[in-house]
Amino acid sequence: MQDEVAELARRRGFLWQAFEVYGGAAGFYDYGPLGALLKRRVEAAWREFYLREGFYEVETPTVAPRAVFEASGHLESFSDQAVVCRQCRNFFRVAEREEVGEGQRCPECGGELEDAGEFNLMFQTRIGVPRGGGGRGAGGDEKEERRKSEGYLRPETAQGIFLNFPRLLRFNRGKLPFGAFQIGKAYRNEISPRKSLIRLREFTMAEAEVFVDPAEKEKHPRFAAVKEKRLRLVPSAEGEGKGEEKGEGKREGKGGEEGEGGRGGEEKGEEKSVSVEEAVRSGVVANEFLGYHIARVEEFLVEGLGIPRERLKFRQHRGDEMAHYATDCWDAEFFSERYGWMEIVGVADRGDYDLSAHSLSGGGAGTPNVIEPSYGIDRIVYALLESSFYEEQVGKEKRKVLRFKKEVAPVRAAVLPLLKREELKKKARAVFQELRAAGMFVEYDESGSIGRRYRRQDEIGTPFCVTVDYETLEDDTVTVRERDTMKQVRVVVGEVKNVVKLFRDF
RNA sequence: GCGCCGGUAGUGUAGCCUGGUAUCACAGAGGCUUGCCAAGCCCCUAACCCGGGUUCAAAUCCCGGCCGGCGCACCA
Repeated sequence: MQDEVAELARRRGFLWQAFEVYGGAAGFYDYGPLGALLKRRVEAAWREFYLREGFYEVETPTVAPRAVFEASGHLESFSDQAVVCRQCRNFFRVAEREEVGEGQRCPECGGELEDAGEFNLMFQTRIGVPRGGGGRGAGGDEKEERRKSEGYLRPETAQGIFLNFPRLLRFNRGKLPFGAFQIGKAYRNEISPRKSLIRLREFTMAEAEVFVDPAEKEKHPRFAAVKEKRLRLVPSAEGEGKGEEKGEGKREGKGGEEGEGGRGGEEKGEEKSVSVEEAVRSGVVANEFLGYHIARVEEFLVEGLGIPRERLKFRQHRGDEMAHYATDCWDAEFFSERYGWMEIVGVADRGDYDLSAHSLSGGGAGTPNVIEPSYGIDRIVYALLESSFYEEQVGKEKRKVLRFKKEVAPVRAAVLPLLKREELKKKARAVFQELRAAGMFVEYDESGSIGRRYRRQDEIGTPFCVTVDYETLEDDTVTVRERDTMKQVRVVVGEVKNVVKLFRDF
């Protein structure tokens, strides 16, 4: 069933395997013409959403010098060798210098260990040419030089914002809280990228970093706007909420525990549907800031993009699955019929981890904390494709339709002459030009029968079809056909732009 | 990364076991027809993942690679 979405996405130019002419490479996709439109619409909606929140956008490099990730903890967190136990399949990191001998035994069950390879999720590169050309046989100084020229592709967009914290604080005239966001590419050299857009090696993230005085986390100035909102929450089983002491211990304790326990919410805490206010008051969600942003995430996904509310829930990370920088984290998970529950957004409380790590407390009293809604744009695009896809019986035919919310639909409308007669084509082209001139991205299509063209537009999720017939030539009205209901209304050409409203109530 | 299975026009497939360069459908281009939901007719375009081996001959058999699916592991 879901493979049909993938098939449609390929056939209609949403999503293509990248580098196909050279045999492909796992974990990379090309967005075709419609996919790129869809993705841009998601990004645009996201940008607008956080601008309305009062945040400013920044853009920072995708490559950064080694020192950045030394400080951020990313280098340490995943550049070790790894071994896996043949018996119990437990996964262990081996400190860099230690022997990864086949002879060593599994500390859990005593089984034989096998080399699981380099565990390094960051792509390494070089920035400029190191003195000595990076050649071998370099002496101590040259080694140092080379180390300095080492660069990595960022595994998250966030670091670029943290590094600018002092400047951003000045930009905001010294006042907390404030937020900054960024949309951009991030890179992780995944061991086995799989599942369509869900695990990519290059992907687009949209991250907002909210800086707040830790003393003010309990009170969000606009909390009232979200407090009634009901959320489907799955708290982690291990005791309610706050991971206050986790921050420190995390950096060392990355031993063998890592590999245990399934992902995707197996070990469930109890799922509950509560208002944001109740969640915060009862301590299920640690503070108002976190609660506020969780609520906003849901609002964006549901009201902004049209992801069905019943296919979303928020699941809290267990201590052992949290990133090294997080003290608390709630994932927005989307239910995929194909892949099960999957993370599409993470809302993390990063505490003061990052600003402290970079020694950028900003000079004020205490180090600000960071609340971070972090969106996986590609995963959201996948969620939209899957949840919008419907197949229905219409007469003897099956109709495939992508029911995108009209705000994200790649093509806004199609203008079609009822028949391929010159006078109709001429008028239809004029209507088409008019809509284009009005700034709507519309298509024109005169090939085949009218029914065929309607279905073609259904498949790519175009919300409206504007049809020019003989009546148009007399009174300048057209029919506007709505995608989901297939109903039509007659509209004066000049009104087509506003027709959207006519269909809102269907 | 490991194991199992797979890779044929744009898409979905037949052929593979039993070697002799390929079936069908849909889609697409053009034409005829067509007064509102994938109608019909004509014509055209279009494929054996890559490399090596066996053979007179490889889509077909063997090996390797790449990619995909599933399971395990991993997903900071």
